[in-house]
Amino acid sequence: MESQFGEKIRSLREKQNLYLRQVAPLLEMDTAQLSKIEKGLRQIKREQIPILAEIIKADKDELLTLWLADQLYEVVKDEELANRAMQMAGQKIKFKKSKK
Amino acid sequence: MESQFGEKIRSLREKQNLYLRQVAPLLEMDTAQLSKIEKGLRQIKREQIPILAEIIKADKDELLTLWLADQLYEVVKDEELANRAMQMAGQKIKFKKSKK
DNA sequence: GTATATTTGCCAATATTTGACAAGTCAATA
DNA sequence: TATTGACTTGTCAAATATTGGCAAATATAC
Repeated sequence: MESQFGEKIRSLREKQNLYLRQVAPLLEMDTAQLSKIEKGLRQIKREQIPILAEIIKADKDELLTLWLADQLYEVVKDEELANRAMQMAGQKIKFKKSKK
Repeated sequence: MESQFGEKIRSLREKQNLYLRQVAPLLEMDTAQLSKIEKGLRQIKREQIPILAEIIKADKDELLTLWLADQLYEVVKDEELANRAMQMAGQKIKFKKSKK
């Protein structure tokens, strides 16, 4: 459960029978980088996600959600108070949305 | 609701009748920095939180939770999918805890 | 006006992340 | 067991982002 995003895009890429070497150039990176992204050792740029989604025929929103969740997890993964903090952040978002 | 952490520490500092100039040196920073932290324009270092808590007589865990929540919020504040991502991250944490 | 507290803007210093490349492993197979 | 192709890993300079420190600006009280 290191990087759900990475696992997902790898499995979809494989399902499409695509090699790193085929996908990486479309994202303007080398295979090493994409490999690291799939393993959660590097971050893909937010704006690359929709591009990637199209290539591997993923649902754009699902990928983005996974990516965001990974980012969130990163912030609190070693924190005792992770749950309380998540709750509180959730409230903040709700409140913000209610204002629009 | 910019920075709950900042608002909290400011209000507690004022409740203790302390000036920035008194508190900042105890955290080894200048008043300008602490001012920015209170306004959410800068991040305090995680390891400074317990020190600050003692100075302004705050609950250490409460401050830390606020600080983490601010960090989490920062990640998803402009995201449509913020809620879904939060949910998913919450699950990840639960899962992780269940493994220990 | 002065004095004190806080804020703001700037930019050099520091820290973090990324990009690029080379060398490495691994698996299949000739 | 040598070769090939796919992927992985390590390193390090370059690009980005964040912070620290100072000076000037603003605000508030007297």
